[in-house]
Amino acid sequence: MNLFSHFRDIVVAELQALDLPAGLDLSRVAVEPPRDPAHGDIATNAAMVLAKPAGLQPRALAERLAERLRRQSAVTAAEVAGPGFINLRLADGFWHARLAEILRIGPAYGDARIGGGRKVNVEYVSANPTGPMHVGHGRGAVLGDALAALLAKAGYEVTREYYLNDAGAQVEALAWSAYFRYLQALGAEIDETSFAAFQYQGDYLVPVGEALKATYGEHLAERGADGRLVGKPLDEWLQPVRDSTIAAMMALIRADLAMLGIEHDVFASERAIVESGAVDRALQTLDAAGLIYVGTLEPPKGKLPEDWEERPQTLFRSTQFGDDVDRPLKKSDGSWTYFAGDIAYHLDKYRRGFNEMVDVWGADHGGYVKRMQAAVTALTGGAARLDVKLCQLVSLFDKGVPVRMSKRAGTFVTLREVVDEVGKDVFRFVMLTRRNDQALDFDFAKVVEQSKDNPVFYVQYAHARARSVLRRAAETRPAATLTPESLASAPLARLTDPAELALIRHLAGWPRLVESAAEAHEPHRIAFYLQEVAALFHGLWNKGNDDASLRFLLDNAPALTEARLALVQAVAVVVASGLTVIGVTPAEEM
RNA sequence: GCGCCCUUAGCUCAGCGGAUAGAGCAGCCGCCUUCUAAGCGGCAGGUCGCAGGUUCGAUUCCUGCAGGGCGCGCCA
Repeated sequence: MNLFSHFRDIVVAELQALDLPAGLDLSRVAVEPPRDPAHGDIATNAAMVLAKPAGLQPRALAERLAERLRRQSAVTAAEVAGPGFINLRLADGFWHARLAEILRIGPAYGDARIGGGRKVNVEYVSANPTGPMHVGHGRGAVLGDALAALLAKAGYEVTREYYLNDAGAQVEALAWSAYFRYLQALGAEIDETSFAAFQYQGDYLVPVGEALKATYGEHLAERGADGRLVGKPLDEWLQPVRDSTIAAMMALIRADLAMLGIEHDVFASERAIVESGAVDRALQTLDAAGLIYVGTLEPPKGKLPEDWEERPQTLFRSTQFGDDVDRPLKKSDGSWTYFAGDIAYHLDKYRRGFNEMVDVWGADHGGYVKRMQAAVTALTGGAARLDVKLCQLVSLFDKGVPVRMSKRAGTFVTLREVVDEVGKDVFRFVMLTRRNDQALDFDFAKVVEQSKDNPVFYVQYAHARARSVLRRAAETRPAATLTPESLASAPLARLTDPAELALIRHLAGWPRLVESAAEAHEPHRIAFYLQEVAALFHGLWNKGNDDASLRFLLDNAPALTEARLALVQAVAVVVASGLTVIGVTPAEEM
């Protein structure tokens, strides 16, 4: 249970019993942990928020409410403080009951219902299928995947989706590059400088060329009058080359994602959407609403593009929905812009039942957010909401020295190389040690360091230590006494040390953390929370070094030991639960 | 020129409209015959970029300004 919403219900009920003026807005009544733990276990601002509309003095109202709250059995003290806060202290027994709850519920502890089973679509990665993924893609992949798991834990029905950009000029350029590799594989005398369309020069297309040769032999090429192999006209090879190249690239990308433990439910094809006529239909909807017109845009002020010329374009009135300028839907050759396809795609998501959508993009797409949100609002009449999470840049370092990234110089660092080097767990955790909209420095040397400087190892170590105690306990006691059910009925009232109770309080905050992180779409909060839990646990552990009576395993005190094992087990449960949400494997030993 | 993001301790960063703003690192002082010292305790360190506004209350919301990053009509 989220104990804060539990007590909020109690506070609201007591307020209603106070015969205050009718029609008071209670929505701003908050029940939260006090910022300073010395103030108590739970604080509410109810009196301060309601005093004015109720025509009362905040502290007077607080006293009346506090008087009623003191009668709650779990409440040992209700003090009015500062401008009108009410600070509640809860009985140790209440916390012991939370501990038992954690053990009974196990890994599902923290599961919330705020999602109410509503469908939410999280679209992430969506990297162009033109080559291996880089580190920036990896950040978005981890964020999206962790957010999806978090929303699922919070009670949403989550679909993890990848928008496959398999239409447009880039994949055609990709096909040309693959075709070049194909001709090379056939032994054609052809060099890169004479092949202007050879844009994607990475080695990863060499096997694609080989595969095309194996499948098609020389059928996609022809021999000139002199018997030498040359290319055929575009329309005689484009489709098969493009399709098999995209398939090969997606296999590559999916393999990279699999390394990170990421698997999408749906791969939506841009080409399929365009070819199905969905774009025309979506734009007809907008047109019917008078949101499409042909007009001319002002040139950007300040820095005028070299080849600027005024020309009329088909535009979407995104300015009616908060965008800065109206946005083009058609290219000059009459084909749709990427934006037009994306409009149809988001309408498609809405039609599939998603009123809540999250897109995870790189920061370089920041200028695209307003128009996409404008389109979603326009298409759905405001029924659907699109949240866009922008991931700022990841900069690679090694021992503090920047790792230069240059495709041309061949020092392009792929996601695969990084994950091979540091491992899935380290990569995923580190990607969540910053808010998504904060730039992130990733230092190879630092993230594999095994010290408290490295939050991944710090948290893993806490879990491993907890498991180690439980293993040790299993050597001397019957297995039946160590099951979660058995530990839940241990004499938990024996846990009275302030450090033990502080740890239980923090563990009991997990359900609230899940809810607030899910509401804010901020999975990084889990990584920070786990560090706090780990710190409290390591601290408690070391108190046992200073004072042997505080150790978890005591030869002469079986009842107390049992209670402490329950606490250790709860730490393992919550840490494992949190790590699982962010996709990091809890370590059994280190 | 315009838009978006960022600005919190020497450094790297958390911080949900709430009270005396928190971690880690670096610095200083301590803790290992015994559950993992890959750890822990303590000390010191702040005009929350600047200026206004809203509010009982602003690091948090709004406006303006400054500095940094990203982007800016037929690329995706």
